[in-house]
Amino acid sequence: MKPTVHDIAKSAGVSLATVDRVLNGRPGVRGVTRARVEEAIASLGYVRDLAAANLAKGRTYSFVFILPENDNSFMIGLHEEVRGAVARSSAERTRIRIVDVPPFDAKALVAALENVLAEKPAGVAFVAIDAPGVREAAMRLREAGIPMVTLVSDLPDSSRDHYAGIDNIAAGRTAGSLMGRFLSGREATVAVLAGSMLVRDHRERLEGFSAVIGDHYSNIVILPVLEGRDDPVLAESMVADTLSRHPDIAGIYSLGAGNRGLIRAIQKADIVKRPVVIAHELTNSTRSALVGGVIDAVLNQDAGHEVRSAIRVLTAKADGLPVIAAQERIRIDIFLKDNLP
Amino acid sequence: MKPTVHDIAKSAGVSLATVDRVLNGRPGVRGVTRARVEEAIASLGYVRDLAAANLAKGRTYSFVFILPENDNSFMIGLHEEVRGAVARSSAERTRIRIVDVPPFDAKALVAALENVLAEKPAGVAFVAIDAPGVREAAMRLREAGIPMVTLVSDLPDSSRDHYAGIDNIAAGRTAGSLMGRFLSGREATVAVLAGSMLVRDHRERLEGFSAVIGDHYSNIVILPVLEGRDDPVLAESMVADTLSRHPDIAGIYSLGAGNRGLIRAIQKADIVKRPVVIAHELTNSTRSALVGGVIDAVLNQDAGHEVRSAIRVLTAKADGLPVIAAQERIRIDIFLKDNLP
DNA sequence: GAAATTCTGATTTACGTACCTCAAAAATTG
DNA sequence: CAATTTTTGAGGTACGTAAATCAGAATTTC
Repeated sequence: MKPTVHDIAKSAGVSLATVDRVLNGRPGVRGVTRARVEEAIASLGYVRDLAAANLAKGRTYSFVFILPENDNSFMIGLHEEVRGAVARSSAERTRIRIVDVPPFDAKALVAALENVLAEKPAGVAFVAIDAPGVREAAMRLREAGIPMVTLVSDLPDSSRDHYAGIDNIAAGRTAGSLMGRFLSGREATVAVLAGSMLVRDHRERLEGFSAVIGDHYSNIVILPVLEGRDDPVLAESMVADTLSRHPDIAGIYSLGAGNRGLIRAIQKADIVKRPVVIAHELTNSTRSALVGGVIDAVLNQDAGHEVRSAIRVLTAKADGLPVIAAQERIRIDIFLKDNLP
Repeated sequence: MKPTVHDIAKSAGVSLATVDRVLNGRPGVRGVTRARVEEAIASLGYVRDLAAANLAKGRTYSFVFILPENDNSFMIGLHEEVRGAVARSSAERTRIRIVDVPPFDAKALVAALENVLAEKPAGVAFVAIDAPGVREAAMRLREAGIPMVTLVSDLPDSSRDHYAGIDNIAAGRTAGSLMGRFLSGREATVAVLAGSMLVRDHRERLEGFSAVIGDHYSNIVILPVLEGRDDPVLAESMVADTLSRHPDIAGIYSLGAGNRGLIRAIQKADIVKRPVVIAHELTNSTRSALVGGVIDAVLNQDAGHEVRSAIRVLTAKADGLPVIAAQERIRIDIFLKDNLP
């Protein structure tokens, strides 16, 4: 039978109240007594029953998720996942509130963080923007003792407790390797379509991609990056234009959103041989393009996993518990049409 | 504030006892009264506090994991993950017992299942062997109302509640696609190294691999399958032999275990151009071969995820709760050296 | 050695649910 | 309408922990 506080009290020869004082770090216990209790805890292998403890505390964790109200499929999917978690939250002693902020707007994010600070939740998750103001706001949350997790986009060297997202440099390298292998040896020109080089994720993906191509695939020439602002219409025209001017393009790496435009441009283009296309994020459009043979590989981060992981980590931090590192590592998924979920 | 049973009793104008009878399906409630209580439950949005309920029931879930005492890295890793879960289990009101059985031995598995049946645990997870006796034993467990999850290897068309593992046909197809792409168009001979064609997983992987190669890569010829019994020593000699007899081999698909032998054979072989190698399961040896360039891609199933998923599903089934399907789907991970965890 | 201070014990209530008993009320049956 | 059965109410105890009060004991201080 699992030992309880009563067993510890008996074993240590003290009262329940003293055990409670030791367990919860309350004052009023002599060093020797505290040691005796701790000894009993260790020897009996006592572990606090968290469910009972939370029940007694009447505790409900209130978490805030700050999400950009972006209209690309990935962010919409992320919203969806958080809403799913909200729906389940009542069964899990958690209360999750979603705060929407305008995308790519550091000031708005800082304001949202300040608001959150005022309401003192048990934890905050947010899609970071890499700006000094945001870092400072994060520092203030940290000082207030509020656990913080960055979601999808990180805030490196900051006071966040955890990052629930992928390593974007590694993702870019993976794309580079796949592109190199798929083009195997032939002289080739490759185009890169990004959202904006101002966004850290996109910069990092390009960095990884370029590094691998430069180091291992000298047969490949990368054209200047196209910045499509994650906008399908703009992306379509830019890709169409590039394809008409470089009919020899053998590969396209789309490292941002707006893939609907990319797909349309390729389908409409008057080209002999389809280029190898590698894109990010598994959405309805990239999925059907993958199945239809327009896209060759999709790199993906599992938004559902990211959201659930963020909640698990925040809960653990709020309880001062350890996390299972392997469970919280967000994979860079590679999807071919054969291993689609 | 979250509504409790008391709120429901008040709202429905009945006593706590009646609410309890309705909630737990106990007899002695008139239809109209039952309806009134259910109405109150729905309108207040009551959800039973599972933590409190389990506390009151004094419930601890006891699960049994039946694992083959195989000595390949994957199975050792699986054992490890289950032991990790055992270590955490005291904090989660679960008690997990591991039962070891000889590998590839249907009779031993059946005996183990019978033993388990006798002790009536709250759930069972086992690495299935596709044999009629096993299916019948599973049926008896089902009739006893014991939730069942197959782990890593499935028992299709059986009475299991859930399969925590990958789709091996899809995995084979994925390997086939990668092989086809990596060899891009050239005439090529490819060898396949399996453990045993008697094992369902291996048959399915080969089936998927062959199908893709046959349908899309007519330039590739697949040599007769080498059955290395998942034994590094045997695998090494078989691969070495094949490499010396077919110096033109352009690719090797290793769909079973025993990759240490494969790697050694390739490293020692006197060949001009390294073949493209695709293997299964990320272990220490496949990982370093991937980094070292001996293996080009590793398909992996995350054993930790499988174990945690099995436990979540068993717990949910024991409570009669729904599972989050997306969370319990085991991915076919593709690892290149660039996206290694 | 008395007074003040610090520790410790005993006991109680609470959290939300499960499960039990016993009595009272209501409905059904003859 | 009486007897019987079914339904309902009231109340309690338990699960393991948190948190509080208050009295008594031990220790320290003067």
